[in-house]
Amino acid sequence: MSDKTNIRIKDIAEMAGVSVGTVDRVLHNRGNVSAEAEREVKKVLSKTSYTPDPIAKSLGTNKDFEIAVIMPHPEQDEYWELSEDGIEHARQEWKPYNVNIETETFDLNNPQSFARVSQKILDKNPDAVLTAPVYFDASLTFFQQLQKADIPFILFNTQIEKRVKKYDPLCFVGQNLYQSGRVAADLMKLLLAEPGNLAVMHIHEYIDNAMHLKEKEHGFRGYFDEFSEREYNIESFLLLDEEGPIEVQISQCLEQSNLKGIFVPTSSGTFATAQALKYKQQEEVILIGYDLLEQNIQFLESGVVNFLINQNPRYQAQQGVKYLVNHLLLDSKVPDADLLPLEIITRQNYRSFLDNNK
Amino acid sequence: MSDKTNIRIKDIAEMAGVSVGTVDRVLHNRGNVSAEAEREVKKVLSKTSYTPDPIAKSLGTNKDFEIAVIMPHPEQDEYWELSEDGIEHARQEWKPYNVNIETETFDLNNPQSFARVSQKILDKNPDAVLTAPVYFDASLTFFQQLQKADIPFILFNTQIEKRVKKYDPLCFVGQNLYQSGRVAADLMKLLLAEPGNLAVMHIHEYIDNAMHLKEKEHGFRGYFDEFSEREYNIESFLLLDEEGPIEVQISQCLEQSNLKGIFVPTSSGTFATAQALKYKQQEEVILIGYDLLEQNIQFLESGVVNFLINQNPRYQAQQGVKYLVNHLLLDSKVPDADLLPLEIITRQNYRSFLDNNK
DNA sequence: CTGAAAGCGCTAACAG
DNA sequence: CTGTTAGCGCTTTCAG
Repeated sequence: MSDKTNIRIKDIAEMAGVSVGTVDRVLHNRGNVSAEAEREVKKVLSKTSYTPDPIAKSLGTNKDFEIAVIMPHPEQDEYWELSEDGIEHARQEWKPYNVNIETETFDLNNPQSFARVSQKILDKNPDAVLTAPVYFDASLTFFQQLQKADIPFILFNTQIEKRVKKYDPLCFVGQNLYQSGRVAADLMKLLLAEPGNLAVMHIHEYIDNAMHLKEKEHGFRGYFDEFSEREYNIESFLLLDEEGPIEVQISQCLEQSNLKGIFVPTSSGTFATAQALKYKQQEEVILIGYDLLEQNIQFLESGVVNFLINQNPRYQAQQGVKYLVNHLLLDSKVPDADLLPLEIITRQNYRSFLDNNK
Repeated sequence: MSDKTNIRIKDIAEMAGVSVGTVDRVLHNRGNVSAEAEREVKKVLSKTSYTPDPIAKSLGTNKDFEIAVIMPHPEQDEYWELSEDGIEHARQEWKPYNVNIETETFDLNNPQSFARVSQKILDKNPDAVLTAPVYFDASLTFFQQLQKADIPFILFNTQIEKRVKKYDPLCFVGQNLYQSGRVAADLMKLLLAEPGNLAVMHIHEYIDNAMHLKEKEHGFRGYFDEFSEREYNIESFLLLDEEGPIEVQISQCLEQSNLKGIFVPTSSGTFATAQALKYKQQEEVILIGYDLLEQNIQFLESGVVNFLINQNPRYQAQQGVKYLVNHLLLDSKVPDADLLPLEIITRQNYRSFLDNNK
C-alpha cells in the first residue's frame, strides 16, 4: 500500500547537483544562492512538477500562527453570536495546525470602540486578520495600517465599496447584497396577490454601515423597477434607536401607510418588525427578513415572517479563517471573493439548515 | 510566536515512567504491554488531555489510503456528473494526505453491473468505500461483504430503509427525503392560486430504487393531507423507458388530467417534464423539480420550472470522502447521518449556488 | 515485554 | 554562498 512516488526536495536537490538547503533557499527566495545554482534548481523544478508536502511543511516550520478576528460584541446581537460560533469551530479545526485565533469585539453603537480595538490588534502584530468592517471610515484607516504592516486580511459580512481603491483585502466572504435584495423582491412578488405599497425598513442601523443595507435595498427596488407598470410603490424607513422605542416607530409606519409587504434587510430588524405586526394584528402583511435567529424562526414558524434569507454568518466566519490559513500555511491561492449562496428559508426547511450547521 | 504548550507522546511517556514505544502501544492497543505499564500509561493519559497531533501522525504513518467510490456512470445522467465532480475535488483535497480515490461506475439501467462492480471493489480490498446504493438488493449483499471484510463504508444520495438492520454504514450523507417532499409541497401550495389536481411524476426510475422516491412522494402527500378539506387531488404516475418515449407518456398524462401542478422527484425527470409542458404550451402548470442541471436551469430561467430543490450532489460526494478520511486518518468520530440543507432554488438565486460550488 | 533509534519531508540554524 | 544537521511528533522496526 506504500507507493511513494512523489518527488521530494531531496530528489530535486540531487538532480540539480546541490543540497536540500540550497533548494529550500530558492524555493522560498531566501537569497544567498549563486546565480548558477539558482538557475540549475529552477530548471529541475520546472521540469519535475514538484509540489511541496504541506503536512511535512507544517511539521517542519514549528511555528504558531496568530489570526486576529475583529467583530461586534456577540451579546449585542444574536447575529454576531452565530459568527462567533463559526470562529469557535474554526479555532478547533485549526488548532492541530498550531494556529491560534483570538477574537476582539467592539461596540456596534460606537465607532470609537472599533478604532480602539483595531489599534489593539495592530499592536499585537498578528500574522493575519479577519474583520467585519461595519464602520466605513474606521475600517479604511485600519486597512491601510494593516497593509503598511504587511499583514494580510480578509473581510467578511460587510463589503466595503469597491470604488475605494486604497485597500486590498485578500478576499471578501459574504453575500452578493444586491442580488440578495433581488431574491427578497422575487419572493415578495410571488406572495403578493396583487400590487400595492411596500416598505423597506432599516432598523437600528448604524449610519456608517450604509453600504451593507443600501445594496440590499437597491437590489430589491431594482427588481420591482423592471415591471414597467410601476404599480409597486416602495417606501423606505430609517428607524434609529435614538429616536425612541423601535416598536413604536414601526407601529407608526404601519399606521401611516397601508402596507402589503415589508422587506427588512437586517436580522434583528426582522423580529422587531414581526413583533409589531403581531401586536398590530397585521400578520397578513408579507414580511421578508434575514437570518436564522431564534426569534426569527419563531415568527417564521407562526407565519408572521414569510421568508428568511440566510446569510450564514457561521459559515462566513469559518470560511474566512480557512482562507487565511490556506494563505499562511499552504500559500495556496484564495479567491478575491467568496459569495455565498442566497439561501431561502421557509417553515419547511429551516430545520435542515439548523441541523446541518451544528 | 512559538509556544509549544501541547503535550506530546514523549511527555506522557516520561510522566508514566516508560518509553514512547510503550505509550504508542497502549494508545493503539497493539498489545505486548505489561498490565502494570498499561495501567500507568492510562492513568497519565486520563489526567492529561493528551490529543495526538494529526499532522505528525500523517507524516509518521507513511502509508497510502485507498478509498473506493462506487456510483452510476456520470455520462448517463448529468446529476451523477456533479457527484463525480465532487469526488474529483475530494481527490485533489486529500492527495497531500496520501489518500487515493478510485471511482468505479455502474450502469443505472442494469443492477447486474452494480453487482459486478461491487465485486471488483471487494477484490481490491480498499481501506474504505463510499457508495450510492441505488439498487436495494445488490447493495445489501455488498454491505454484508464489506462488513465481513471489515471495510468501513459510507452511503450517499440514497438512503436504504432503516428497518433493515443487517448493515451498518459509518454514515449517510444526503437529504431527508421526506422533508424534501414537504418543502416541495409547501412551495407548490404557495404558488397555487386555488386547489386543484396535482401530480407526482416518477420518470425513468429504476424499480429497485423505490425508497428514494417514495419518501419524497410521501412527504409531498403528507403535507397536503394536513389540509382537512382534501381539495387537493394528487395522482402518481410511473413512467418507465420500457414503455415508450418518455415525452409521449408525459404528454398523455397532461391530456388525461387537468393538472395545476406537478412535482417531479428526480433531476432528469424535471427537464423531461418541462419539455413536455413547453411543447404542450401548458407552461402555466406549476412545476417543481430537483437539481441544478443545465437544462433544469434553462427551464427555471424561462419560467417553465418554478422551483428547484438542490440536492447538492457535489457536496454530498465531497462530504462522504471527508468523513471517510476523518475516520481513517484521524479516527475522529463521524456522525451517523449528515442531512444536507434543503436548498430552494429560484431564478434569482441559482447563480449564487452555481458560483459557490465551483 | 520494552526501549532505542531510524525515518516521514521540510525548515532553519550553523559551520565552513 | 553552500552543505550538513538537528529537529517537528508520531510510527515502526529491531535488538535485547
